[in-house]
Amino acid sequence: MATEARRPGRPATLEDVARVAGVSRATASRVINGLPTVDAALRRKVEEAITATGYAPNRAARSLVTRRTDSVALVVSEREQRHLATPFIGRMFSDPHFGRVVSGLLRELRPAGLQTVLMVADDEASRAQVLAYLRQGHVDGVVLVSSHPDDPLPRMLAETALPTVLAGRPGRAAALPYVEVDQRAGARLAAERLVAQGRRLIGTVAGPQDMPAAQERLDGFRGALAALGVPDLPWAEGDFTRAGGAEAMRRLLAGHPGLDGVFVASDLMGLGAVPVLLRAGRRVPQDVGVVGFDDSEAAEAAEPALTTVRQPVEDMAGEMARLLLRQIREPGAVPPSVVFRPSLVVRDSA
Amino acid sequence: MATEARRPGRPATLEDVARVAGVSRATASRVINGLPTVDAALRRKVEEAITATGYAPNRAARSLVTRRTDSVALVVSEREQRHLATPFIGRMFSDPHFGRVVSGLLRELRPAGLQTVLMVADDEASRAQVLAYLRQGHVDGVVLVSSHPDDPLPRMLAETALPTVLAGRPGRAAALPYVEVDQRAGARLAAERLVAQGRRLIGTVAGPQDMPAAQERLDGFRGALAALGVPDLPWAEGDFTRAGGAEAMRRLLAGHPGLDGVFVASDLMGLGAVPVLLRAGRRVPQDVGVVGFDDSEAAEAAEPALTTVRQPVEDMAGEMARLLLRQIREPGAVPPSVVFRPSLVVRDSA
DNA sequence: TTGAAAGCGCTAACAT
DNA sequence: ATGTTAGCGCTTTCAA
Repeated sequence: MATEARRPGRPATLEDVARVAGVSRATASRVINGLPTVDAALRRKVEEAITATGYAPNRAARSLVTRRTDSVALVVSEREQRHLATPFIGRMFSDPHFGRVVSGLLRELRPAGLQTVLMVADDEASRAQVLAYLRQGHVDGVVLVSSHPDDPLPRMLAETALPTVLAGRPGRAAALPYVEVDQRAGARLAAERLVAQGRRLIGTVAGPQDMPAAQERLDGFRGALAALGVPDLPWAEGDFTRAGGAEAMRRLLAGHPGLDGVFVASDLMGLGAVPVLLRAGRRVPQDVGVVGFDDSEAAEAAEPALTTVRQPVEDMAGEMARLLLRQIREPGAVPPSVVFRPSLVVRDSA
Repeated sequence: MATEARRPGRPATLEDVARVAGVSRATASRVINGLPTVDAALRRKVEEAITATGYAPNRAARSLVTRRTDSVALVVSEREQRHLATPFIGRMFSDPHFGRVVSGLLRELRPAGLQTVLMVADDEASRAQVLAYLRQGHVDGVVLVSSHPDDPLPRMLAETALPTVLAGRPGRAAALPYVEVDQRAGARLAAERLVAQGRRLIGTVAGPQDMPAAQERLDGFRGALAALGVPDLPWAEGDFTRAGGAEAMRRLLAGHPGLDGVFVASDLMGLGAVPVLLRAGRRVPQDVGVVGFDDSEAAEAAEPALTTVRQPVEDMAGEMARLLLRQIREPGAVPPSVVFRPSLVVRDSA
C-alpha cells in the first residue's frame, strides 16, 4: 500500500525518513535509537516514515561515527597441521561440538543485534592477520575457541583490552573470562557410577595431558576413586580422537586384562575404545562398564550407547555470549569466569 | 624501531599516513589501493609511512563511499523445528558436513580479503531479518546453505540481484548458480560396485523424496541397475539421520529378507542401517554388501567401514567461493552451475 | 524538545 | 602524476 517514498535503486536513508516524516535528520535519528526526548506525535510520524520507506540504518555510516560495529568475531584457533593429511582447516569445523557452540552463541548474539564474523587462525600469518583485524576495531568483541594449549592468542587478546571470552580455560593463564564445565566434578560422577556398580578394577583412557581439561578429568577421576576406596588407577593417554581412544584402550587392556570399569575422557574416544573391548571378548556393560564424557552424538551412536558425563554445551556457549555482551556494554568490566555443573546421562554402557 | 607517528589511543588514519609520507591523502589512497599511477619514489615513502604508523584502512569509512563491504554472508537456512527436541538451531551446525563446507569456503574467501558473516534463517521472522540485512547492502554476496526443499529463500535472493551461490540444487528452481555433485553418477558407481560383486537382490535406503538430491540418487541408482540387468529395486525412505536409516533398513529387510546388496543414500543412514543387518544375522559384506554416500566421517566410523561414494565437499565449497567472487567482480555475470564428479571409496562393507 | 551543522575516514571526480 | 574537494549516511554537540 505505502508507496516507497525514496530514490529508486538505493536503500532509503535517514534523510529520506526525515523528509517523509517532516522532521530533521536529528529527530529521526533519535527515534531510531530509542532516545526518550522525542515528542510522541513526532515519534509516530517517524515510525510511519520508516515503514513507508523500508528504512534500515546503514551500518557503515553508523559505525564510522559511533566506533561500534555491532559485530563480534568468532575466532577459531588451531595448531598448524601441514604434516597431517587433514584437508584444509583441520578438524575443528567438522567437530559437532563446535557446531553446538556456534548454535548456542548465535542464539544469544542474534537477538542482541550482533553479527558474527567467522575467522580462523591456524598459522603465524593468519594469526597476525586476525589480530590486526581485531585491533583495528572492526569488531566489538571476540569469542575465542582454541584447541591447543600453547596458543599465544589468549594472552595477545588480553593485551588488546578488546572484550573477549574464551571457550574453556586457556592452557597458559590469561586475564580473560572463560566458560567451562567443572571437569573434576564430571570425573567424580563417572567414578561414583562405576564404583556404585561394584567395579573395583578401574582404569581410564585420558585425554592429552598438555590440555588442562584433560589433566583435570584424569586428576579428578583419580581423586574421586581414592575417596571411594579405590586407590590405584591405571591409565593410558589418547588424543581425543576415535582412533586414539582405540589405541589407548588396547594399551590399557594389555597391561590390565582384569579391568571391569573404564572412564573414557571423551565420547569420541569411547567410540574407539568400546569395540576394542568387545573384540577382546569383554561384554559391555556386563564385564566392563564404560563411562564417557561430553554427551555428544558419539555417545548415542556407540554400541552399546554410552553412559556419559554431560556438558551443557549450548548453555555454556550462551553464557559466553552473555559475558561478552556485558563487557561490551560496560567497558572495563571483566566478569568472572563461569563454571558449569556436569550431569550424568545413564545409557547402556555402565 | 619505527616510532609510531600517530595520535595516541586511536588507530592511524589515512591522514596520518599522508602526513608522515609528505603527500596528499589521495596519493596515499592510491598506493593503498594499488593504483598504477603513482611515482615509484612516492610509493615507497607511503609504504614506509604505512609501516611506521601501523596503518590499516577503516572498513566502515571505505565501505561508506565504495558501497562495497568486503564481506559475504554465509546463510544457513533450516526449516523451523519447534516440535523437535533438537536443542536450538537444529542440526545443520552440528553436521560435520557443514563444517567441511565452511572450511572449503574460508580457504578461498580469506585470501580474497573477504570476511564471512554467519547468519541463520530458521523461521519466518529470522528469514525476514536476514533478507533485510542482505538487501541493505551489508554484504557483497551470499552463500546459501539450505536444508529444506521448499525453502523460499533461493528465489527471494534471486530477486535481489545480490551475488549468490547455492550449496546444492534448490528444491524450487531459481536463477542462481549452484554447486553440487553428480548424484546420478554417484548412484551409478554404487550400482556398478554391487553388481560387479555378483549381487542381484539389491535394495536401497533412499533419502527424503522431497529433496532433489535424494530423488536423483534413487532414480540414478534404479536406472543404473536396470542398465546392468537388474530391473527390480525395492526401497525404503529414510530421513538422512542415523535412526532413520536404521528404521528404513528394518522395513526393507522385513519385506525382502533375501537382499544381498544395499545402497544407502548417506553414510549417516548407513551408520544406522549396518547394525540392523548385523543384528538380523547378516554378515557385512559376505552376506550383504553395503555402499554409502558422502564419504563422511561416519563412513570410517562404521563397523565395518563403509565403502562409499565420495563427494569432494571442500573442493565444492571452494568452487562456490570462486563462483561468488566472479559475480562480485563482474556485476551482472551469472556463472553457470558446477557439477562435480563423485568417486568410489572402497572400504570393507562392499 | 527540536534543528543546524560538524565531522567520522575514506574514495573518486575533477583540476592541475 | 598529484592535489583539492565533495560527499558517502550517520550521530552528536551546540543553539535555539
